[in-house]
Amino acid sequence: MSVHLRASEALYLWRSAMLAMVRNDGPDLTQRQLTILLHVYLEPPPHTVRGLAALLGVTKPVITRALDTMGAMGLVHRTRDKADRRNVVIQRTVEGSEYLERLGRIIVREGEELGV
Amino acid sequence: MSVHLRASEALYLWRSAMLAMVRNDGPDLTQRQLTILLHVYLEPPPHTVRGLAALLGVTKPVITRALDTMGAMGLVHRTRDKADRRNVVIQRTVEGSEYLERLGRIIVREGEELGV
DNA sequence: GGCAATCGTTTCGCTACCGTATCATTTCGC
DNA sequence: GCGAAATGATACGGTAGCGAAACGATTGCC
Repeated sequence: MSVHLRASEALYLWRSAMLAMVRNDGPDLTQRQLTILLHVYLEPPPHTVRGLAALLGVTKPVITRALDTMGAMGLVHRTRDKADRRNVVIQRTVEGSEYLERLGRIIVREGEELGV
Repeated sequence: MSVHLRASEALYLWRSAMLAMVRNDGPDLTQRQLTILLHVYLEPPPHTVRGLAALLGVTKPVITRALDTMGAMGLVHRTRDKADRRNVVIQRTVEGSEYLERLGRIIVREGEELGV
């Protein structure tokens, strides 16, 4: 991957991709929710509530609420850790994968249209 | 600018930049607000409420509210159009420019750290 | 076995967003 | 001039987000 991404170009790419996301009719995630989703799918498990809270620099209820919302959307799945039943393990779903694949394609497409 | 951005790489870049934005203490804009801000600063004026509403595919109150919020943050400024006093023209501010410059630097930096 | 620590959730009061419907102001058509 | 159209703002009821605090459930420590 060879990218010489300058700030102005980065902003154009960002705007185009965000505009495509906003115009899209899919789920309307907050920035925090999307960040959590991306992290869960891109980084190897296990993912816990406290880990995500520390990573994002937010309180635990923020993560719980985000998982509630995204769980209802089918984008993530929660399970109790069998080894330590205090923990909750966040797991991926097929729908979540599809959502992020769509997002990836949007970014790539908008990048190409910018001649990026 | 030479970028061969593949979907997985795009998602990694997106996650890193969004994580940096979430962890940052600055203003916490919604996706729609950020899209509006980027558009106003990247595209030549004039920008109107109805134009932005049509662009984003949302209703006018959404734009009005977003401008209320971002106006209070000092990121944009509203003025009545002297030619047609029904229109409101959205204008840039120094603070808005600085905010987006910071965002651009974040994206570039995270891109570089990914070897992009 | 019993108490403190850990983990995720829930509750509380609050703020901000949403779409629909409506409003005041201004301009246009005739 | 005067009614219709256009523009942005506001009101309304509802939903969902926030941080702080408190809460059950579970585990670790001695």
